[in-house]
Amino acid sequence: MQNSFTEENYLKIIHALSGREGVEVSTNALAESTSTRAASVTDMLRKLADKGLIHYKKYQGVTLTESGEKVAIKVIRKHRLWEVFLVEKLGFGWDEVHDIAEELEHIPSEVLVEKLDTYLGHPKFDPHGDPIPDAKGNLTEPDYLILTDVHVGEKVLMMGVLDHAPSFLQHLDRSGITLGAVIEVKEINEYDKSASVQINGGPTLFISLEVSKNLLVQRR
Amino acid sequence: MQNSFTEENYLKIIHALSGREGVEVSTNALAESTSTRAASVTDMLRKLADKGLIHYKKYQGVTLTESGEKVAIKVIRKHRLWEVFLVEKLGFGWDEVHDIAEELEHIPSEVLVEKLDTYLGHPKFDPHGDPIPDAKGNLTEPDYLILTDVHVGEKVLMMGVLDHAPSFLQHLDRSGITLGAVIEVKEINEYDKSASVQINGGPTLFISLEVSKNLLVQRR
DNA sequence: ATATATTTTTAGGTTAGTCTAAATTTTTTA
DNA sequence: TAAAAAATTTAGACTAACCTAAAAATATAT
Ligand SMILES: [Mn+2]
Ligand SMILES: [Mn+2]
Ligand SMILES: [Mn+2]
Ligand SMILES: [Mn+2]
Repeated sequence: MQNSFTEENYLKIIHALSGREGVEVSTNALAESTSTRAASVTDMLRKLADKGLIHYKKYQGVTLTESGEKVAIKVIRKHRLWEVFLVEKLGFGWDEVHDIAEELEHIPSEVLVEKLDTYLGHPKFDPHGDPIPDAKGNLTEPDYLILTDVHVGEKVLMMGVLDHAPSFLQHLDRSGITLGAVIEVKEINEYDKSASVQINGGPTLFISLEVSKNLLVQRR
Repeated sequence: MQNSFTEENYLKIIHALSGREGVEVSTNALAESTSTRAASVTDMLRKLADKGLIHYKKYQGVTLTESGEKVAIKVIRKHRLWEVFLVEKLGFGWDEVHDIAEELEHIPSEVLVEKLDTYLGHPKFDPHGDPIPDAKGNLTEPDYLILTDVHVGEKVLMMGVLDHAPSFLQHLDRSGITLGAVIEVKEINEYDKSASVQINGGPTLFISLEVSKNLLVQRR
């Protein structure tokens, strides 16, 4: 039996909220993320449990089964590959592709995904720095730092974002903070944790804690 | 209000069955094409009529309104552009792309379609020789001949197919009959209208009336 | 011009996914 | 540890898109 568009979205969201440790996800958290009501979530959870895609005990929250995890990762693979296509081939900005990929990720053909992957040169990361699962379903989250964990004087590489909102990505564009940029932390203000950073050895700019909290970086 | 996946399919099918002259399409014909029952079609027709997308008088068949026509042509544009993408960029065969395009044609973003079109170099025809509507919604069906209308001794260019079934397209592949091939009619058998044709000045082969009826060609 | 056959519509129901309101369970607080 | 608050589930209902069976309209044949 094929999974519906809606079921795939639930699985993907459970995967995201469950995190690497596979913690239980609450009904309310799912209602929030799916923009539905808790009662609707409960209905869907019963269905996903019946299909063997989630572990569900009433009032106890849910986690993905192995089979649910597999489906979720396939959807994530498609989402991220399509985002690469949209940016690399069609020339979209990284702030424009999420909603379109949200639709494309549900196109069912396996062979399509594999041909797309080949066409794109088997990319390992999407335009936001998120890792792309391989064809076998292996997804390894690199362990990046958040910029707030970086000390004054350190130079790090910009590797990804936590917030994917267009407004945030556009803000980064205007600041010249792109994937791969070298960020040197020049100063951190004790008062509000805002920071002064130098980008690619060029201009120095101030960024708020809000921005720092959403930047994934790596020591070199 | 956005049109649903299902509504778009109805409009596209009404467009196809209605033809260039815009003849009325019957409930049964739509039931056949949509693989649903006549009663379901009636339900949908009432809905499409309420939305102003079709002209509908009970028992009298339907035609598209201008606004319905516009929607149908947009869907056709997307379908055919995606087919070009799948064949030209991803390396699918022309016999493999229809079902995938059937899904991709419902992805909503306007800007996506236009960027895709640009990326593909504004193609005028899809892999089956069908014309691609332009961004303004102009769709001009070239008036090709059917191979059955070609006389012995004439040389014509293969321009398209009427049957889009994978089995038919694969049969053409095996026969070396591709878009743009030169077909010279060497002989027509009176008994069953099967024909002997020469492809690109090379091999001569026999084709049945069934095949001839589905080949669109052009005099040079 | 009837009678018969065909087509189409209506009537009444189903399923997926959603909702609000009420009941129940779990968690937190006093 | 009992009361209050919060989270979750249940009950009952809605819409979109489908279905079968029956009724009504149109087309065809005698
Ligand atoms: Mn995304
Ligand atoms: Mn992404
Ligand atoms: Mn097609
Ligand atoms: Mn085509």
